[in-house]
Amino acid sequence: MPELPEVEVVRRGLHEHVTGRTVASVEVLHARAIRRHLPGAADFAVRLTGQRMDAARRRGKYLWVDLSGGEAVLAHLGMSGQMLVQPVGAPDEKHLRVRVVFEDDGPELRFVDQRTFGGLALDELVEVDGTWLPRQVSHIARDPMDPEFDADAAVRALRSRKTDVKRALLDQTLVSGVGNIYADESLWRARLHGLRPTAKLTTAKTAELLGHATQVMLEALGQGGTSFDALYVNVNGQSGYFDRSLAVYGQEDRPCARCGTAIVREPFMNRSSYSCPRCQPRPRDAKTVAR
DNA sequence: CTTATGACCTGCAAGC
DNA sequence: TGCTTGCAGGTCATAA
Repeated sequence: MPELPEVEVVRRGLHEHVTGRTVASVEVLHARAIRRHLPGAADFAVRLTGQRMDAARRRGKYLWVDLSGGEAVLAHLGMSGQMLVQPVGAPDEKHLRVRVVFEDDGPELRFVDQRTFGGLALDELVEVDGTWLPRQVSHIARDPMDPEFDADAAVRALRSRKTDVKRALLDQTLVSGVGNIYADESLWRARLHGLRPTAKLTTAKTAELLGHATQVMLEALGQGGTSFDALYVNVNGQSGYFDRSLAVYGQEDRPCARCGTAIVREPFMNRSSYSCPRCQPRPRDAKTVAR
């Protein structure tokens, strides 16, 4: 569910609310939420307890909080994960998976996740290309908000992938942070159909597309992210409102803002792609999708 | 090595 | 009303 802007909103909230606080206790209510912490729930709770939380960081859709002991607590929100800062004693959310209580008796940190695709883990930091990252994040490419993001290198990586442009854009090892919403929005801005093969895109067009992806994510961040329902919220439970600014995602049958043609939805990898059939013509050799 | 395809979950809305 | 089907912001292991 959450893409770079939504995860960044959560990161900022965490940075504000947990930095400098020491963990008093940890409760894991659903084992699947810490499945990427291989030593298990008990180990997760014991090792996190007593640690002070420092800076909250992010790469792509992963976020983590540095711990005083030198490790980090890593989080991925998956499709439906939330990090909430809630007063002690507030009623448990239906899908509460992990609770972190602090020594200062202030608000607790809760990981809530309906679909359990997300999760938390304790991970060691490793240095990759001059940046310290949790080991589980070491394969994720820099995202466009990273000060050391190399746009030229990212364009080269995208073009070298032998696939369709939307698949490349969603590949987190080439450029991170872009998901289904912002992929469709940037393809619309670039007037490209997602099934266009990367091999036939010029360097300039690919750079333009990447620029649109960066821009649309910045705009979404300025609006607090995109949410269609209560599944995406910031640490205080509030929704962003970039959904009002979406040009194509979820806009089936509504008129294209550029040409008025009805936006179409097409199946894509067990999900959907939205595009303007006039501004973003399908490549002729694209396989027609059944159903 | 690269690339494509399901599997992993719960809940909601639409259609019959 | 109740059942079934399809769909949802993502990633990963596995297969080819």
